[in-house]
Amino acid sequence: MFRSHTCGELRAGHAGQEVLLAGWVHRRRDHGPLIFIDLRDRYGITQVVFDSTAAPAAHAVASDARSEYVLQVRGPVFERPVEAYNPDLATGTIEVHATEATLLNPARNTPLYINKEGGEDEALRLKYRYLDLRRERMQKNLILRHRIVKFIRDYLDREGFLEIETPILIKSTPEGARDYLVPSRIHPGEFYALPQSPQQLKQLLMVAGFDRYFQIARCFRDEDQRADRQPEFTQLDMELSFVDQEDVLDLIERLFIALCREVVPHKRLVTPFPRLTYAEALERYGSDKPDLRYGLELVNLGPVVAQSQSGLFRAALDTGGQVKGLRVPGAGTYSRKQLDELVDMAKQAGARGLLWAVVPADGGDVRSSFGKQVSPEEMAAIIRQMEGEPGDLLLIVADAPKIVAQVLDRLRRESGARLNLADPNLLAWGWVLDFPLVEWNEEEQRWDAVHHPFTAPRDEDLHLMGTDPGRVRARAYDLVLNGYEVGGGSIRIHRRDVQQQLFDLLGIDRETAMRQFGHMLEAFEYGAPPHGGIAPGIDRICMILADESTIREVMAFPKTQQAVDLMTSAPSPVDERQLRELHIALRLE
RNA sequence: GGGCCCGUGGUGUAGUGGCCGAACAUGCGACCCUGUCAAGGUCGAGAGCGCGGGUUCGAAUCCCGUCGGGCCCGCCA
Repeated sequence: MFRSHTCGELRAGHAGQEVLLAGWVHRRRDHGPLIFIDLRDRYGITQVVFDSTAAPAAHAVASDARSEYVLQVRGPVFERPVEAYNPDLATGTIEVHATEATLLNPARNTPLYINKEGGEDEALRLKYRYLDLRRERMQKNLILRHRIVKFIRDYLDREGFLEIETPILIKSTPEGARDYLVPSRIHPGEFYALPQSPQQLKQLLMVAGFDRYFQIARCFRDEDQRADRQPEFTQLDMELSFVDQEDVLDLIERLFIALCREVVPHKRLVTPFPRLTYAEALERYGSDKPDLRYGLELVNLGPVVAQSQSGLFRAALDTGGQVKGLRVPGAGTYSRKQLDELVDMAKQAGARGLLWAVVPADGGDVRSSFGKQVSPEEMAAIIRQMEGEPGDLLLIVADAPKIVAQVLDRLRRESGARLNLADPNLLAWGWVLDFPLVEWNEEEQRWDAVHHPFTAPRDEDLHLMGTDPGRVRARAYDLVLNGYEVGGGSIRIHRRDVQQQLFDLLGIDRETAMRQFGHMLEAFEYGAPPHGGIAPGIDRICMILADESTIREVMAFPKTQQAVDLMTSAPSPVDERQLRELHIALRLE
């Protein structure tokens, strides 16, 4: 037996028992003849006392011990005198008086402090990830992640779902993100792809009759990284048969409400989850993943400036553009520099310019960037429309709708951050519904699927497929949380004729469709049930629940922005022999 | 592909043209110390400033290039 207890479980009630502990030296306080060692494992920390008179051999081991040495200690548990309680430790009312101590393994000086949250270069943390993972922050995050996944598994099991694994080596499809490819040794010149998601496979499971499926599924996308994007990530992949959109939304909402109440009871939830249409989300927030923790809604100034002669607005209005504004309460005190930052930000987001005005106290002059270019009546009307209060900063953008949304979304998030409006203990889940089915791709001069080519259009919009495809709404839905997209899904097409209509629209000819999706199309001819699903992103949800700002903090071994594993140095060159077996010749430019 | 930020003993920082063959804290080594919990005290070792070039009488500091890390745009059906 290596240990009788963990370092986190001893309490005053254990006093008098002899225990055997094993763990890492978290901290050592050496008083000469008396040494205290905080022994740590993932369950907690226990203070062990080494007395040179009472147990000279054990004391000698403690004397030589250093941070992160691995020790085994035997001795009786003593309740501490009340004045020596340590309220910061769960085990703070007791200590173990070592009678024997064994050095299980020494440790070199660690390049990271385990007992201190470091501000060190993240590259160092990633290179020595196994040390970084010893720290409290990462232990907490990975334990939280375990609890989240465990809760989901248990919940869905109770709801009658089956967890079914799907292959990692699958067929490449050129649609969507860039695939990670795996060369075939047995089939020279041919490749598998790693799944971007198990989309097609889960739909085929529906055809197979597994009407409630889920999987904690690893997904791979060879695209550039972000704080919330890694080359491999985990989705809660789900699919259900004989359901409509409402069934999926209801299930997910119940699941995540129950999950949050269980694993992050200190956080508040808004229930039921607010629902926005895609059009409404863009209208009110300029984003299809708005942070719903605060208001700061965009105001349409179209009606107010419709008749304006000012060139500021005319150029946009006469070319189908919009004029919209954002009221930032109390930001009228911003310095010139702070305003310039906002203007720069707007330009970065694609705006030609940003108009701003400060609402004056009654009777005062309006301080603004465009006062000379509009009449006093127009300025007053704008302030009225935006419900500006004295001291507010009004930000206005006149441009194409897409630019207006993009810019004001950026400014809204920046303002929300500056004004500290986003309560970190509020979980603002929400649904964004009725996405367009397809989107015009200007470069390629064709219609692209917004979600994916198996997403069902809304029945009442079917008649527009031939005439005005851009207005066809999809039976698709996104789950958002605190400004992040944390899941997306749809009701799928299960009718062959509708599928064909969509392929025609997307410009996928029959031969191409058969080559790429033949297995799907054929499967749909053998009695495919109506079905739909969703795929919440586990990493992002864990990140938000753990109060982290990158998903790397909730992954054990993440990669850098360049998709490199700094610990193992992957990717790396391989032997010529391996390449030959795979029939691969390198062509390095 | 592009924009912005960062890179100084093991670790975190200071130093932004000569005061620097580099300072502070922590960690490390030695010694002292029987109630600490970021223990305390004394002494000591440890970097030539990511790398390469250039400007200058003189470069950690300025310039160019390059490598690594981060944030963002593009990309992510």
